[in-house]
Amino acid sequence: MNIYQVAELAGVSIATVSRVMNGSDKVSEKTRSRVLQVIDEVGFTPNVFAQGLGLNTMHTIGILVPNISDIYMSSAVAYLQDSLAKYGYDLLLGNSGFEQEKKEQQTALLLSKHVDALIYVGSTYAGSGKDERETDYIRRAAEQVPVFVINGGVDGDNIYSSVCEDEAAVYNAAKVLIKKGCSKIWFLTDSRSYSAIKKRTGYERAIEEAGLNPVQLHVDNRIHKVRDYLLQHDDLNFDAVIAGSDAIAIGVMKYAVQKGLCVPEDIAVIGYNNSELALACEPELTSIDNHTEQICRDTVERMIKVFEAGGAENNIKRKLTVPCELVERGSS
Amino acid sequence: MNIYQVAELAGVSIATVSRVMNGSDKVSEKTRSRVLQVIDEVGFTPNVFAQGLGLNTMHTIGILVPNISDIYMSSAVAYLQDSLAKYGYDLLLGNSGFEQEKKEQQTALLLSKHVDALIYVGSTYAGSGKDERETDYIRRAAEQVPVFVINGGVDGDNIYSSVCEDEAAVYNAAKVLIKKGCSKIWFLTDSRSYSAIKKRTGYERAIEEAGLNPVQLHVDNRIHKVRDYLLQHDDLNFDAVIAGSDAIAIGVMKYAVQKGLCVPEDIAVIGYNNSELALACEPELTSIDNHTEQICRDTVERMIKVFEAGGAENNIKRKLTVPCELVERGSS
DNA sequence: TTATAAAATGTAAGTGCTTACATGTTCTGC
DNA sequence: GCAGAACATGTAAGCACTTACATTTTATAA
Repeated sequence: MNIYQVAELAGVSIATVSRVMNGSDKVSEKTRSRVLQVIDEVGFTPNVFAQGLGLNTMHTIGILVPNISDIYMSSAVAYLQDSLAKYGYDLLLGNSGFEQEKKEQQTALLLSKHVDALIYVGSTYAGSGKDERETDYIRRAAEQVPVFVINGGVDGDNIYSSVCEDEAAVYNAAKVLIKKGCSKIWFLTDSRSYSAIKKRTGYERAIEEAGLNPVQLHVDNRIHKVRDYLLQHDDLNFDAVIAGSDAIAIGVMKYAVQKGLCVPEDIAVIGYNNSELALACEPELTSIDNHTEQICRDTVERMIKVFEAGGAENNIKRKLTVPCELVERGSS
Repeated sequence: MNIYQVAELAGVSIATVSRVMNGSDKVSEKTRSRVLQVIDEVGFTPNVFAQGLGLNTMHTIGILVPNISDIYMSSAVAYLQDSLAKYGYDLLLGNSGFEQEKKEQQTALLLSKHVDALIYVGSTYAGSGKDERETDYIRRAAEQVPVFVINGGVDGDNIYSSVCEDEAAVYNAAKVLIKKGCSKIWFLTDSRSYSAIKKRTGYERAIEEAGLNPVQLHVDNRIHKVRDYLLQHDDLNFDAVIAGSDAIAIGVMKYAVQKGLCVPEDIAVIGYNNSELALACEPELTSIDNHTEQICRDTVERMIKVFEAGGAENNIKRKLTVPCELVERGSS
């Protein structure tokens, strides 16, 4: 069933059918209803490829995440999907991993499918001047479609980013620990993403302001890996840990259990993302909530605005900042 | 840049360029390399919409999950994405929720984008004869493209399903608990999915064989919701719980903590899916691993075979069964 | 060489839409 | 009753490919 057959049945030209489908106002009420009835009767759906050929869009948004199975990323995808569905957009999903090459490749793949926009969740970025070329592929993509970055440190023309205030969040978290009397507060993270760097900065600032000694450890993001890593080192000497994720934080708690240490008495622990994991352990985990849902919804809202504005010239905010919130529970 | 310009530059017709791109063997080596060189030089990518119009495919697979943010679903998506990427397929993602209407709607949306196949992860199904019409929309979809169902109970022409042996798994888990001396083993689940029904059947069989009394509770799938639900009831009387998910199981453990009961001494707990959550709690959770990764990879392998066979007539297995495994930890 | 088969390449007809522009129809005011 | 405006509809040219079929080129054998 194609537009020609519908036109035939309705006794009009294909242009008229097309106009009816696209809600053009230049159709008489009589004709419109007749066409709609035929469309309904025969169950006609326009061919997206033909539409795409003409319009160069398929109402699809490309999304690239490093790891969908990560609880934080997957909930971001869920929120994005949900919001976009309301506007009739579908999601084309790329799971990029953390390798540069794969990211570029997946980006090309999504672009080749003529997505209307690209969303990067937590794109890595080595930060100030370190190796900005790493994200060049994103800027190149932005020449073709608007790019939205969630918790990533990329900017440029046609790039819109939404970040949470990781630095302030960790700074405050460290302050809280200091106030509680902790003096050997370590920072554990698994990635060198833009977020991780901001977290680290906040951590260092708080620690140094208090005249303490900052210690950072780079670990895996899986509970048992963290525990085992810590168990293998006997030079550990912390009374508090701020972790880059809830899984890492729980890894620390597992270490404490093995060592016969008590949380929070001997070691205070603060996680990140406030995911379901934070509720699974005992005591429950104090965690920094970075308001993923809000960030995702804001991103979609802005995207729609960008579409409506059409083109890269607009006065829509390039960078949106969302505060984080320390959700205190038993672990600190 | 389009095929005409490439043809022009290479001094051949567009048909030849097309042949080169599609790896047709009817091109001389000389011509092929010349064309490839031009394609490479100018960075030509064929327009997927134009290709789609001719071929009626865009090398895209539609996937429908009830809830991507669920740790089990998201890891399934990750595995599927990973496997499919190897064959050059992209994933068009629908987050259907659990409502019938939304599922049908999302299915239609994906079909309208001419996906090459549909994957349903954990599609609900009320089971033997109860209301088979609920899944009619899946059978209708299967008239258009091959449909792959993971842990769902749908079958029909052009539908390929992969299920894990939930029934046997729960049966065995219950047996283990019985052997350990538990006599008041309850079963808690959150959904009436096909899997849930199989689990229940296994549970009932084991309990009844042992001459015990089966008790089932229908709960939410979130840790605190489960805990609160249990706390509100004071007629609880179990010494073991088999849960339909790890989150539910941990909810039970949270309840135990509140009540001052010990796990596993007072209450033995077994979860499902063997997710990261199972490692987060203390004691760690005994959980049934349903080998999601293997199921996903098998599904993709079969899909490729179906594509190669072309058409619904083939002797590729319609139903694949994967055993589950009880991973025993401290909670039981 | 030349007839003939085989291989390589080109031509042109789809594929199903959108939309600028052309044409036809209805309404308005005099 | 009619010019001219306003509105409705149709015509046809893209959009960028694939591929059956036609044609040309090259190889093969007598």
